[in-house]
Formats: sequence, structure tokens, C-alpha cells
Amino acid sequence: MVTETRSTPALPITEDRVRPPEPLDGEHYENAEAILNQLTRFMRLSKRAATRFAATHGDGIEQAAYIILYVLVSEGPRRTTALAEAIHSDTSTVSRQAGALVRHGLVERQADPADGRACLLAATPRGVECFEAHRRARTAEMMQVLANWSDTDLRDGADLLDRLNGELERYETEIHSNTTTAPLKGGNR
Amino acid sequence: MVTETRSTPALPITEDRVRPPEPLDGEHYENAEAILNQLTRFMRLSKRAATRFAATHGDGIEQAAYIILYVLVSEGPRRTTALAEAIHSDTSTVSRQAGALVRHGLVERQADPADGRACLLAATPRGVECFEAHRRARTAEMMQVLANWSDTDLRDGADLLDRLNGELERYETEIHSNTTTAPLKGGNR
DNA sequence: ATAATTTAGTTGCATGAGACACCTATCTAG
DNA sequence: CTAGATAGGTGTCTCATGCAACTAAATTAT
Repeated sequence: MVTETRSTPALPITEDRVRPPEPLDGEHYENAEAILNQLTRFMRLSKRAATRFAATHGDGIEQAAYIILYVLVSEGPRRTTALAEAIHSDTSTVSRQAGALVRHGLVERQADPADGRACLLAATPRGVECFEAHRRARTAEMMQVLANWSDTDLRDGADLLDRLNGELERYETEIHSNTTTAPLKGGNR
Repeated sequence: MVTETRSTPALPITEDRVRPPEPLDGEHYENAEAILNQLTRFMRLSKRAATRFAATHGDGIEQAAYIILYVLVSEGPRRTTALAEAIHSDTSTVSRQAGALVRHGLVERQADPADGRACLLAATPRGVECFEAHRRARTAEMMQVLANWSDTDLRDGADLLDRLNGELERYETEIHSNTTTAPLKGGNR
């Protein structure tokens, strides 16, 4: 972390949220806008790509369930709540996705010995298998998409995205604590 | 129906799609996987962030409509089809989003003098206004998220994402021409 | 020990987004 | 002029996700 950027020209911070009184224009602003535009573009493209992939390799793992399986396989059994936190999602979503995985026989709900209310979600052997297959297919596809990228490019890209994700997570939790968990419901008008 | 029995443990890949006979393992593979994981993570986080933003600044522009307004404002009136192509979406989606914008008075449907079937979508003054306001708000938010990033970081990030998006677009159109537009419907099961 | 409260997870309902199929109006070839 | 192609719009489906309300279990207070 590089301190607080461009050193806020010596202005006292306003109350409430930090929200520095920056000029809002200038190079920094334009750069931020540029990256935002690329991110917006990426969101569309990636969603479409993911959907297409799921349609082609439609083998039962929903797009959204993959990440749950990912956590379960790589980190072992977890509770619903822990999963939700890990992937920054609502417990209800996790519950549903997990339910689908259970129906497909890829995940098991075990009783949590420590707490009767909770249950541990764990990947079944078949779940692990399925996940690995999926993972390989996904990566193979990705390698086609990034066929022209050097190893350095890939590493740099991964690093950059990692940083970006870090910021987003920080922001997410920051908001969460600051605004006392304001609901975010979709509702526009 | 999950898996057809995990398709042969370690056999050379079948024909069908191009699927180059690369080793699939090694550094390149791992790097591809790393970037893919970051992208997956990013997709979740960005979606959530976007939703939250929309909830906070709920002023009538839907998330998905923003990009349409973006094209319209920055490139002038466009047909539905052209818009759909520009944002890699279905015409039906564009039609609906545009309809919403029209209802909000941000976009106008003008008759295309050259073709009676078509109509030109154009941003109204209010649409431009609204777009600019939104754009500023979005960028301001982004600047908070990336408060710690230097200008160089931002530029590098934008460049990288630009490249990545280029690859995705290439891939998208490639598939489009190769498989003669295979439908991609969500349908799992 | 029993009541009150807090917590984990599930389910009901709603929203957003996107895609396909189908329909209508128009345009363009033959 | 009729037959096919095309541009847009609508109906309907699916996925993903969130909040609210509810149930059941655990914890705290009385």
C-alpha cells in the first residue's frame, strides 16, 4: 500500500467518511475513469464468456456454485456463514447454491458437532473430481483466450487483479462497518 | 447429469474444437489458472460493488442501461443492432434497456430516414446530463476504491484490462464465426 | 431452571439481467 | 409483385442474488 495517494494537498479531512475534497479532475481522475471503463467493459465480456462456457460444458456445476466448490475443495469443510463471508455473498445465496450442489451429490451437509444449528458443508469425492475436471476445462479455455500472453504477462495480470480485488474487498468491508450494514437491495424506483 | 464419468483420466484430448495439444501443465498453465482465479474473484466483487453503487445512487439509470447511454453519448445516435454489437449483447436486451431509458426520458427513439424498420436511438439533453452526473459519481467512487494507487498503477491497470478485453472480444467473435453462432442459452440440465 | 434473546440456516418473494423464440413491419431480390 | 431476409419488439425462461420472515438451536438473563 502506497500511503494515501498523491498526498491530499494538506487539507483537513471532513467529518463523516473520508471522501477527500480532491479536485475530481486532472490526470488521476482521468486514469481512474479509464480503468473504470475497462472494468465495465470487462464485466460484460466476462459474464458472457462465463455463460457461454457454462452452456458448452454444461455438466451440472452452475457458475455460481463453482466458487463454493472451490472454497470447499481447497480449504476443507466450512459452515454456510463462513462460506458466505469468504465469497462476499449472502448466506441465503450460499445456502441455495450449496443445496444445488448437494442435490447433485457434489457436496455433503454434515452436522456440526460443535453447534447444532450449524452444518458443515464438505465436498464429496465426486465433488472434488467434478471440480478438478471443471477447473482443468476452465483453465484450458483461459489458455486459449490468453494464448498470446507470455508468462510474465500472465503473472503481471494476476498480480494486478489480486491488488484490485484486495481494494474491492477492503472497500466492501469498510462500507460494511461504516454504514452499519445499509441494505443494498436492487430497488431503483 | 454431471460428468460423463470424468472423461478419461489422462488421455490426449479428443478432436472436436481446436484445443491445442499443449501439455496443460507447467508454468504457463499455472499462470493461466492464477489469472483465472483472480478474474473469478473479481467478477463477484465487482458485481457486488456495482449493485451497491446502484442502490446508493439509485437515480434511474440501471446498471445495464448505463453502458448504452455511454455509447450513445460518446458516439452519437445508433441503431439497436449497432448498439448490441458494440456492447456484445443481444438486440432484445438492448431494446429493453433502451425502452427503459426512453421511459425515463433519457433517450429518444428517432425514425431512421434510411430504413423504415430501424430506429435511431439518441441521448436527450437530459440523458447526457444524467450520464455525466453518473459518470462523475462512478469515477469518484472508483477513486476511493483505488485511493492508494499511483497514476502509473492506474494506467498499467487500464492497459492490462484493455488487453484482456481485447482478447475476450477476439475470442467472442472467433467463436461466433466458428460455430456458426451456436446458441448459448443458460439451460443447465 | 425457565424465559428472553441472539444466532445459523432455510425459504418466500422480488429484482435485475440476459438470452432465445416468435411476431410484425419493412426492405430487397427475383 | 411475391418471396425471402432483416430490424426491432415482446413473451417467457433461467440464473443469480438480496432482503425479510421464519425455525430451530444456543446463550444469556432472571
